[in-house]
Amino acid sequence: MSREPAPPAGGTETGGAASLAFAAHDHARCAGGALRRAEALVAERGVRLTPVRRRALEILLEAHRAMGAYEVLERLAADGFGRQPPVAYRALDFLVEQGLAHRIRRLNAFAACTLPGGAHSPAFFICTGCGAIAEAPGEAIRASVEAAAAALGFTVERASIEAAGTCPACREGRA
Amino acid sequence: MSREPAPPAGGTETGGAASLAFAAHDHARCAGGALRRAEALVAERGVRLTPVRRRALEILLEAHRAMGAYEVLERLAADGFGRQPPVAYRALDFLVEQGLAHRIRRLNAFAACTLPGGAHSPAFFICTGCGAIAEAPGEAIRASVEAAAAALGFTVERASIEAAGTCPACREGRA
DNA sequence: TAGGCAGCGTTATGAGATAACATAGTCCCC
DNA sequence: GGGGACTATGTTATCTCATAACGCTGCCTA
Repeated sequence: MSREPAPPAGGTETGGAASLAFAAHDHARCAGGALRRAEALVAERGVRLTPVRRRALEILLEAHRAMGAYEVLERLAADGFGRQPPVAYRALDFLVEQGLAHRIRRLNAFAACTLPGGAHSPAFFICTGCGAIAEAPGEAIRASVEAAAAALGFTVERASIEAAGTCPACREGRA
Repeated sequence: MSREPAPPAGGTETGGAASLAFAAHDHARCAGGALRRAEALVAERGVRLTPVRRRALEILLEAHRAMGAYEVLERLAADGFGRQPPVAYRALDFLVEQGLAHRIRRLNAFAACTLPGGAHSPAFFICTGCGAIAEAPGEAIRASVEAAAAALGFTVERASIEAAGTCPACREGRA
């Protein structure tokens, strides 16, 4: 993976340049909150946050950046779960379906959702300098996508909005 | 590839459900125009539309839909060009750099640009029913992306706007 | 005509994703 | 608590997409 300078493999990463929000914050705390929200959500919906699924979500939350499926798989395998690709893809697909994680197509990667709440239509901002990713509410963007779609008679089900560019830290040479 | 019902391999396709615009039109004519514009453009920029590159563009224009790199490669090989992946990827990368084609990340595919003119920030609408793709001017969407980015202090270089949904024909059961 | 460079071709390999099948847990009804 | 339906996890095998690395050729220019 060429998008960042290869972090020391295997450690728990709760900080670093590649944070999901560009602003500094308490990762452990926001991860814990997200996990609790996830549990409440699945209970409400009657779906199951099984051990692999839960662990996959934890992994994404701990890393706090976009991770490839195989990278998640490695960690799952290290924790005693299966070590074949479908194990990771199934867990990640579940999380994406439930809105607990997002797929970042530009990076062929997945990231835990950082915006609490039910239906939302997030936009992603990917820093090409440091690999950081920010998720922002995309309601306004979504509305403009819908408007363009309407002009074509097209009905939008899902929209991917992903922008590559430079985060504040990198632009100011702080990264 | 599971996204469409496998067209008869090797034919020149100038029609069919998977058109790039949802409205019916004269493919051969719009392809010819695009090719002429491409030639003018590269002349102006001092880059070279070499035989492989030109043929790759023709292939995309003829197919008039999104094509995987390997699919383009097959056609190139059939026309006597190299048969190894880099041949296709290099030609396609050139076309994308020059704005003559676009990469559709959701599909891991490429499509010829259907909107003449220089810098534009297109949005793509992908029908999950029939595989058709429409490219629409995305200036308004781009503006809303920029606005969201500004709130984060993020500078946007490139944005991918890709929406999956249903085209008019499929929604009305005409497809 | 020698050096430099862009472009094309190759081989080999890396990275991402899924189909298909077997086994095991869970729920629910009876 | 037995049996059927369903969900979930694991496997093997394979597929698609993408790129690294290297050599040759042909063109342009000094």
